[in-house]
Amino acid sequence: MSETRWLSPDEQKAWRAYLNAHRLLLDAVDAQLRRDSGMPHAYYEILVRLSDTPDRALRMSVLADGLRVSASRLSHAIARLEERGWVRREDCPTDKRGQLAVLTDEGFAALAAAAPGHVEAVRGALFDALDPEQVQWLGAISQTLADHLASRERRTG
Amino acid sequence: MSETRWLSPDEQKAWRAYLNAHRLLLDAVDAQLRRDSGMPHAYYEILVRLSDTPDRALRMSVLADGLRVSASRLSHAIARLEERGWVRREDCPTDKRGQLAVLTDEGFAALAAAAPGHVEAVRGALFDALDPEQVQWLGAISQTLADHLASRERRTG
DNA sequence: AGCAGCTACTTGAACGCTCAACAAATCCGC
DNA sequence: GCGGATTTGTTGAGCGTTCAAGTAGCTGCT
Repeated sequence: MSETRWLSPDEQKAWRAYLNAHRLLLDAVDAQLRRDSGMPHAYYEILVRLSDTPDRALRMSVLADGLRVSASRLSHAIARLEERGWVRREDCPTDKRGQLAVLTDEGFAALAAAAPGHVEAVRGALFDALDPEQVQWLGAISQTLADHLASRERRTG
Repeated sequence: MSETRWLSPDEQKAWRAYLNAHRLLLDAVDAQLRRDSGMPHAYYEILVRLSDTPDRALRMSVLADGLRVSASRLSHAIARLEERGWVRREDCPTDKRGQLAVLTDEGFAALAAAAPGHVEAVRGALFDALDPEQVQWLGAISQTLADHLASRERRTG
């Protein structure tokens, strides 16, 4: 049992500021989407991924990996999106276990309608507050972090 | 109706990386606390705030403000913490509408037991991946952002 | 003093996420 | 190919958050 390596005052301050900033940011973005487009941010992200794909279809597992989201969460989410007619499931032709999530025209239209407001919200909440150098650093730090955490996750299962 | 100011490629990349990093980080921290201490991160934060206060008691509204959390969310959370015996409610002596959330000895003990594992998790997930310069920038950016978003929230209600 | 409007907090329903358990198909070693 | 381990995806229960509505107490205006 080794001694705990407590956070230094600077680290504590950074961590607290991070938690505050991120809660406010994500809440603001999520609230805007819910209010103006009736969908949580998580669903918006799913629609974006699908719309960015050539045939607007992805396997559940690929989608889950790309969004860093659990299979269960995605499955529930796709079920909701299906109820709204924004996504439809299809059997995967090459693997009978697999399912494809396919963006419908209605889903694409919903995304197109939501996008401008969402982008404005992100800009207003995040990019308007930061200068280009800060954006640069935020991007680099996030990428470092995402890589670190993803590799860690693979190691520990 | 003005033209949407879409995100530049750099901004898009930063935003995506940010979302990935943030989700992985918070999920990792939350999962560790749930697994090892049976509490979600949100509850841990409440206990920390209370334990940092001279008499381990705060008014609901002060606590909610400090944690950037809605009154409703806090009220439900305190109800759960009360069931576990970690927090107790008291009437506010100066304002009959008010309630104090008071950290019990059991709550303090639960926090003390959870802290080392949590700190290790934060260190392993975040600070081990970043060099001191990055930590510096992350802290500064987060602070800028938190101030920006908090002032925005006050303006718009 | 009285009353309108605000603040502080709670409640319940709807919804999304987590976790564990499950079914089905594929993979891999023999 | 046979059979166990792994992969893929779903399901349901339990929990936390949100949102809208509601209660109670305070504040300020007249």
